[in-house]
Amino acid sequence: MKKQIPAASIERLCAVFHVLEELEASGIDTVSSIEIGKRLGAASHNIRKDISYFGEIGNCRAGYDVRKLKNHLSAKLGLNKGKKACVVGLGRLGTAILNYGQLGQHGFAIVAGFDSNINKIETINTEIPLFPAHEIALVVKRKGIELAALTVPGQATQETVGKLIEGGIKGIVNFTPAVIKPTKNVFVRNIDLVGEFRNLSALSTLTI
Amino acid sequence: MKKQIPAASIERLCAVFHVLEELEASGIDTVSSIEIGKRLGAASHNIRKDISYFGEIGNCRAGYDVRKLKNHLSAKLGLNKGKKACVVGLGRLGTAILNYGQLGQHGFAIVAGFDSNINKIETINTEIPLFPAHEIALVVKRKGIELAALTVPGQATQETVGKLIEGGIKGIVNFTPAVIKPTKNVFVRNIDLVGEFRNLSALSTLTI
DNA sequence: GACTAATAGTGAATTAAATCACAATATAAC
DNA sequence: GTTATATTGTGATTTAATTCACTATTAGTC
Repeated sequence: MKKQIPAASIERLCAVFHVLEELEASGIDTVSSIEIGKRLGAASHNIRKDISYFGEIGNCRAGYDVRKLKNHLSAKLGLNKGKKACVVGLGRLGTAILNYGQLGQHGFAIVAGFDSNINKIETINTEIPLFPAHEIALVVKRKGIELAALTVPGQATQETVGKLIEGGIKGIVNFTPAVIKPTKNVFVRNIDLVGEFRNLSALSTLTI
Repeated sequence: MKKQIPAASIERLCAVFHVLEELEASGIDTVSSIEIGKRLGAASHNIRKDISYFGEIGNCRAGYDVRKLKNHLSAKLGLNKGKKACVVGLGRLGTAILNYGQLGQHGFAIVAGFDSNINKIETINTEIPLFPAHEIALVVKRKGIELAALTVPGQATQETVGKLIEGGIKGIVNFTPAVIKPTKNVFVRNIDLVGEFRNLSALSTLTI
């Protein structure tokens, strides 16, 4: 069996990738693990070890070649080919995500929006094709959509997730307060705004 | 020195608190660590150990009294008294958060919004008082705002964080792609939408 | 009131992650 | 070419987190 890369490392490597994009954009050619660590708030050992899970790529004296490392990581992490995404639930947050240009610019093309309210589908002004919620499975399958941002009201979460899975979704960014448990083939990132505030509140309370 | 509670436990305990709220709302009086674990996708041992960091509170045969445990956690985690919050950056995402009722309903009253564009401050239709960005430190201090949601463009992040810290902010939920490093007195939760998509993408790529 | 079953709490063991320390190596300077 | 130096890659170590295994306790039952 292949050596398993720690989940924490995968998370950091995605952040490293982001740093490399910035470095490339500002015309910097090489970078050391120390510099990456500084920008990420992580230890340089950590960065080196993470990168080394994918084999040797650095240069012992000059550090890493920004473009080379970026391509290397992007291939290994599957970030080199674009992925199609959709937004489910077109409330304020949903429409904000629908129109968030950064996603498209980084290879995550939003190719569909869904809402159970037909009225919304007809009135929201966007280039992105919108569909009623009952067509989720159909459209996801037909368009080959792999990722979804879920911004429906809490009580609609379970049912909606079912439809997405039926359509063959690979990953869900869940903004509802309901916890979605990852299944074997579907990965989930739960982002609960209230939960984030609670966390900060708890951290600051516990360290007084 | 007080026994340090692991950060992972604090995070889980905030989620437990959320589960307890739901249980209370649906009129359930008692709950076992097994049931909480199921709802959270965590192991029951884990839940028990987390809760026990704050002392004994459960009942060996009947599990936990929902209301009692909720009050217990809320006191320990500092969730019992409301905290004031603000939104910095009133783009689509910012205004969505500004109007996200759940925060207020859970004790995080949004008492101010900020944007560097005066035009926006005058045209956005909301009950919440809005201020120009140069007044951040002043208003945060005057109103006693403890938490902030940061939704400014990436390049404005550092400067804005400086103003928030100057005002005495305690915690920041950072939605910009820029990484904010936590300092001694200011806690940070970084939420990068593109990063979340990347993560899902990487996870699904690495497990094929 | 004794018995049974369920469940909390917790020290010990295990596993995973982060950190350290240093050998290996490539570049640049001279 | 040789030397000095910065930096990677990694085995070993330490630390943190999770899981296990068991005891103690309590509520309900007969």
